[in-house]
Amino acid sequence: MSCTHITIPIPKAFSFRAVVHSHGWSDLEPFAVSDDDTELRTVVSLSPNRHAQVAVSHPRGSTALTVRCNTPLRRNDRETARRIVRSMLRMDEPMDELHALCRKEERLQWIPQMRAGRMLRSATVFEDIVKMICTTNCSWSLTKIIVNRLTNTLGTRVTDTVHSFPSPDAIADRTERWLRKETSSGYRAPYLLELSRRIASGNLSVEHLRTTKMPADEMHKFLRSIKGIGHYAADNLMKLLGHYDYLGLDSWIRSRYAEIYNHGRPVSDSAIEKRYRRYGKWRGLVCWLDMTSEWHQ
DNA sequence: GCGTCCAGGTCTACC
DNA sequence: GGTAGACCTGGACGC
Repeated sequence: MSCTHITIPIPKAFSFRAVVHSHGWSDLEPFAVSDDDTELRTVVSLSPNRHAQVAVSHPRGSTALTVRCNTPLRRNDRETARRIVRSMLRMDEPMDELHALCRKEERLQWIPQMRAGRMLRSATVFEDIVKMICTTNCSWSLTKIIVNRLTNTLGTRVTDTVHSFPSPDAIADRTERWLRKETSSGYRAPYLLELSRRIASGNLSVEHLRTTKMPADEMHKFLRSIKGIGHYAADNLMKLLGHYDYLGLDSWIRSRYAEIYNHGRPVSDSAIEKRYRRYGKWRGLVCWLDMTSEWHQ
């Protein structure tokens, strides 16, 4: 099959592997990681009806990422694919300030050493919001089931085995009953439906959130106004939008924190917040990295 | 194989 | 502003 190769120069303090394993997103379709852990695959939308599978890797010793597309791309398409990959891998976000902060503490020194801090996000804000709703109040295995069923039943077929993430229109066209039955999304189905229908009808816009200058508290309030997005989901979506001053505590973080800092005994949210307050606007990201340090080392 | 219980975050109603 | 109860599913467990 003919395909297109694109290269993207990597910024300083960037680790491809650290972004891919920054959180669970690479485990949710259409994301996939190759068996040898060197390639991240997903599907990007070049225009409303045209999709391409991209496979991103960082060849050893190279100063650029390689992006392999499963289809020949025109010049404009190559630029679109490059822009989306840069955005997903957070390649335009400087980490200097965070890394300087972390160098001051022995426990956090691995962060600049591993060039960690960038959190993988989906090709679109819509995809991130849907996936975040699918992480609420359920096990990770159920999250995977819901997202994978949404993708494989409502996404566009890109290869024999790969589908794009569904568009808002594709979800909006279904009924709540269908979503409950076919995706196991349960009571989350009306939330997914309302979000998709509002976007499909033009009554709600979310894609601008990655580039807007909207103040963080206003953006958080905006996210909270979406049905199905509570404190946990809004806090964590903020991280994917480049704002790190919200902790996004969930049962896993509370338990992990208790394990690391309190011999497994429960700790109040306010005590967790107090510990990370000193990291200012980076506190949410420092908290997440501190809790997941074992994933990287 | 079947029934029961549990974990998980958000919404709504109520105080 | 805080709290209780309902929502729904997969998985663990006991029988």
